[in-house]
Amino acid sequence: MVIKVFIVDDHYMVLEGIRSLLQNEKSIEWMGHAMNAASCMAFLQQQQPDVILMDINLPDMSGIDLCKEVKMKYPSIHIIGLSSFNQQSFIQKMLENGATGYLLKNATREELVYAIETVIEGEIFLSDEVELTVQKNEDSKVPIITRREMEVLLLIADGLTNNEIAIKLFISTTTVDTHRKNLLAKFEVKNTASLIRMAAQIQLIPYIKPKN
Amino acid sequence: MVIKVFIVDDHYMVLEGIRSLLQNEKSIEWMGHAMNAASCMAFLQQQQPDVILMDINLPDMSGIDLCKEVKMKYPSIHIIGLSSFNQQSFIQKMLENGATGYLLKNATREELVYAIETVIEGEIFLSDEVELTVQKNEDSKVPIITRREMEVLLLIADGLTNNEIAIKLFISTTTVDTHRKNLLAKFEVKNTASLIRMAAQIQLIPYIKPKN
DNA sequence: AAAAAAATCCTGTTTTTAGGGGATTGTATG
DNA sequence: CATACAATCCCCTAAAAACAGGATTTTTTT
Repeated sequence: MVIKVFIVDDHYMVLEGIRSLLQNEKSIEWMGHAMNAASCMAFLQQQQPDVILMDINLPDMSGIDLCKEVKMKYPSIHIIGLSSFNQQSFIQKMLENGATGYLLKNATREELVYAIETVIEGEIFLSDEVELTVQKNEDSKVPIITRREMEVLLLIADGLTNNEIAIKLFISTTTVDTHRKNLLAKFEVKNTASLIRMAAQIQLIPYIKPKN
Repeated sequence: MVIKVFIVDDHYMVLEGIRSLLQNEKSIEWMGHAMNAASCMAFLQQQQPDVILMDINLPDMSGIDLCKEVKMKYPSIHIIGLSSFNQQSFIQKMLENGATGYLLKNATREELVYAIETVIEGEIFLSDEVELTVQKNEDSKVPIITRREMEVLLLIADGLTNNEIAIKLFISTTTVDTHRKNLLAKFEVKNTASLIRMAAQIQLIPYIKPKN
């Protein structure tokens, strides 16, 4: 039985690399690729692969969200997250959204092939490095914050004061203050600086250009 | 004349992709690759390529620093920065350190070949997207901060108060406050939240695990 | 329907930052 | 050798955030 594989990644070099690595694998069939979430979904309407290798950074949507969407519509497809970042936050979210594998971009051909074969068996594949990260941080999960707390966090990151945030959200300043306190507690930090640093590092805060 | 090219990148998939893309180019010779800064320097002691494609994220040293080092010892080698990030801060630092090209990992074969040919001519190559970024932000350079300001910035990011920083650096609290004010001014922001966000995003603040 | 979680609001106090002014001493660099 | 820049220090005021300890009302989830 040949395993049909589809790749979603917006980097030509990586696409080309994976194709080259899988070229001589007789048990694996390269079905094609997509360079963004939209064309991935379009492709899936026509045909379904057994395994999708999915980059977590895509131009139109995060691979994390795309993973959820694909799994919702096509639960039988196995998804392997693909990233250069060995970060707890990414790995965790990807697995929560239905991925059963997580591969770093420095994976060797052997790892790549083994990963595909493993998820097809219904098992979970994490590369060694990734596994280490997950184990090490097993009890230090990414904080679970509510929708409202997220809104407040983003506005804090934008440099707004509690008062300004209150006006923007049509709530009282004291409410904003409460959300802020809860954020500090959940992140286990004691001031805004640490809060924003952590949030930025686990990619909770979207990138904005320095100024233009 | 054949152009000798060497690649420094720690991702197999990217290495393999570039090799595959350059395979049929008769005018380009693949000399080999290194997966970290140390083995790159070791290789250069034996032989020198005409062009190095250099990832800016390496395990042992940043490509930005490696670029400087290579250019110092081997000024005639042309260096093209390689990254998935189209970020002013990276591009700027890479060019400051002697690179004459900057390529995104979503570059096509044509772009890749053209980039190599361009830098060999002694000209600067930036992919279109990158060029746009540079132009757009031409006046909003990455702030130039002093050594001491950097120290203070990192301690602020670590969650220390002015007072705690003062004790740690054996200086007065008012001095720390002055540095802090200067940081806010240089980043053109009005509070710590924005400061840390910007600093984290232009990679001034090193990544630390959420906690372990 | 009950319990849990989220969102809202309050009153205080203390600590820390931000904003406005300075000023002095080195150390580079033109 | 002047002058720019970095690093150090000071005062004062106002604003904002952190800390403590509540409470009520919606939503969700069980």
